[in-house]
Amino acid sequence: MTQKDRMTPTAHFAEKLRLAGLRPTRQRVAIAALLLDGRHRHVTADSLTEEITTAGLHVSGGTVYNTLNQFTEAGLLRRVMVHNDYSLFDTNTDHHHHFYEAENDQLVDIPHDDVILAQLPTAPDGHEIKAVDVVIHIQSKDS
Amino acid sequence: MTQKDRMTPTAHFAEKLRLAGLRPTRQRVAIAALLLDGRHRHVTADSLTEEITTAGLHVSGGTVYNTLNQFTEAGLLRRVMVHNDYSLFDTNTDHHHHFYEAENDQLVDIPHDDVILAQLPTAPDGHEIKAVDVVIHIQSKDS
DNA sequence: TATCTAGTTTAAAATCATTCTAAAGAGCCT
DNA sequence: AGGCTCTTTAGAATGATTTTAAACTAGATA
Repeated sequence: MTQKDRMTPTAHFAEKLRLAGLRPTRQRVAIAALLLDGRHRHVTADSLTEEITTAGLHVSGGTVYNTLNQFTEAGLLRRVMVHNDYSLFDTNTDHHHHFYEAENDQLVDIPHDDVILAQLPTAPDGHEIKAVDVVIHIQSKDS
Repeated sequence: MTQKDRMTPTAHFAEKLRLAGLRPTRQRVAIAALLLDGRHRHVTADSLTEEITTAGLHVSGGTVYNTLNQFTEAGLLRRVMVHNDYSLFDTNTDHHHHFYEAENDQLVDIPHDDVILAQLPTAPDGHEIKAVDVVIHIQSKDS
């Protein structure tokens, strides 16, 4: 039986936040409980706010944005860039890529191994590669 | 001597727009002359407006945005997604990828052959791949 | 060449996601 | 408990982009 098993869910997420360097406030713990439970999905500030409301809670708009940004900076979430309309966050921070269907604004994960980069360029002088993002844009065959 | 050589620059770009299905208005021809001359670079609505002003011309803000969107839809420009702050357009529509340094909001082209995708996943049922975008995020080694 | 009409451009207002602000509140250390 | 700093809050501010309704124009037709 691990330490984790003995903790209340709240203590578990509070610990996770502390390890990430974030003070476990009531709001951050609540959002962590929703987003960092291991389910892989994509959220927006808006969809997260809905989830919070559905859970019978309230977190101000500014805090939702701040938290999403802080979680991302701490490596607990990943920002996905597919359009300029609003920010998308991925609860799966493992190395993987995405299919994106603009028509329905639909984002789908691509399993890790399904895209293989055989050869990467060397970064410009004095720089190093931090991340490689691959987005495969798709469309219905009959469009 | 090709047809192109006999045309005035204006006629040349007007023709290019017609071929793309766009009516060659004064404003679109002026913007085409600035962006579609073969130089490879990245522009924003703002930087383009500056160029237009420097050229001694004036095009309203709305039209700059409309034109950028229409050119992109017509395949004369390519939109590059690296952040959500404002839209970036690439005058190079050939297949190639990008380095992006967030620290200085610096975008650099990667030569076509320097990224090789050995294996692509098959698109979800009923869909086909329209484009593959690769963005390699880099940072200064001492950050 | 004059006329017509759908497609364009315009300046200004509207939109909308996101950030900022200043004041009130809450972790957490002693 | 006291205190210091970091957070949260509601609301205002920001800023890129889109929309609006009216004035204009490319290009076809007579």
